[in-house]
Amino acid sequence: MTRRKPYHHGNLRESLLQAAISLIAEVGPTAFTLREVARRAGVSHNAPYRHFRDKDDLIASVAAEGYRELTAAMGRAAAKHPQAIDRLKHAGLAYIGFALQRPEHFTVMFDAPGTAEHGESAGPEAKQAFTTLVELVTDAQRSKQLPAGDPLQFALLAWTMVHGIAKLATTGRLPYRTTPAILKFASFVIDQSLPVRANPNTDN
Amino acid sequence: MTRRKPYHHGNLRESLLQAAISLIAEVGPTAFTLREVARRAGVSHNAPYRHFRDKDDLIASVAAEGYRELTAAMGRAAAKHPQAIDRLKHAGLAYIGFALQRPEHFTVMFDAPGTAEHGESAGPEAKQAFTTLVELVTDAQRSKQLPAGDPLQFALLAWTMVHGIAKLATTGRLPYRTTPAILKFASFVIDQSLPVRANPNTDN
DNA sequence: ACCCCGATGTGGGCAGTGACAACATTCATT
DNA sequence: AATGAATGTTGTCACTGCCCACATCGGGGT
Repeated sequence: MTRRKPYHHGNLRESLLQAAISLIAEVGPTAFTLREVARRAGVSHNAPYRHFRDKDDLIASVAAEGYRELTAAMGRAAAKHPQAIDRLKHAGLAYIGFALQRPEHFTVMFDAPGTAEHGESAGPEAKQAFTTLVELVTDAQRSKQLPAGDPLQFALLAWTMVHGIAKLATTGRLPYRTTPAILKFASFVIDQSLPVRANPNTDN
Repeated sequence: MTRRKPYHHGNLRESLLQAAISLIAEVGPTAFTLREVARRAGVSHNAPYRHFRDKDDLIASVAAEGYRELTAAMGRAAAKHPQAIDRLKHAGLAYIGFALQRPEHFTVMFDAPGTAEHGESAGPEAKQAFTTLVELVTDAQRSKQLPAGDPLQFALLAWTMVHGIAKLATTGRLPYRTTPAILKFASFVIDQSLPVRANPNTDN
């Protein structure tokens, strides 16, 4: 017989993260409650403190998980295309796709109280995601598919662009309701803003 | 002699909004507390309920105030330029400028729990701000300074762009620290994305 | 085999919160 | 002057985040 109530949960940390995500999905990141998370994981209201310093630490962990997934998603999308400029573009689309598929993570990553905010303390996961983006930009520049110039600036341009779309989309402010519709709009925006090289180099 | 403790505050609603804004500025929109707001306004913890249905209603009012200011700021910026395309561009810069000067309002307008979120219930103030933007776009199209096409789509393009910059800037994720530096970057982004009309019409 | 100690989970408690209800004070209208 | 709607106050409740002391478990050294 399985012990009905094993004193030790066995995998509480993961269960808590899982419960936190579904709770956020239901009530939003602000109405989100640490005690309710514990309840859903079937433990006492104090058990979470054995795995997370406090409430902010829990959500920060959710955010970190999100950054890791985001980085992976962008990498996967980029890997599907040979042309550097396409790799960049589709990484951007993957950014938006991630926001749409994991809105709880996305919200927490950029609007949570414990998450970065003031200063650059965004944690290594966040930096990693941004680094991925910068590399895609420099690659595109190297292959002359993007004009020369400060790669950081272009990376920021790309980032602000997809972030704006993702943010407005996940908060339901865009007049498009389905993921494909939003991605189509995103494509339009990206193509529109991609420097359509006034001097289309012939050496590519 | 001035009555030391007038039972009626006289202008509580305004004072509460004011107190709310400075509280948000100090502790952020999540740590923000209704009772503390009441304390700062010098009234009991229940007085606010005579002016706002609940906590969310208070922050929604702050957001509405923000939208009104935003609309005004964009209008002022546009008014300074004769060329439609410049009017659009500077309205965009004003959007970002507003976010930088009134970060509390801006945060609350787009990240608050009561604020729109699901659905289009963003309130008339929000719609008004967006309408202003759409008008600037159609004007630019009429004067051939922007290619023809769905004005809504171009308006959304412009919006997502400046919103992305504003959002990342106000959460301290851009490597620029001063307002001028951020606006300069914004200018770069806007110019970069503005369709540099492949066929520069001569009839303007 | 034993014990013991660190890791993990529990129950109780505290100050602070949002919201409700009843009560007090004020002001404008008649 | 009186009265009723606005406005502000005190009291209360369930709930929250986090602290404390205590209970239970499990693995390593003797």
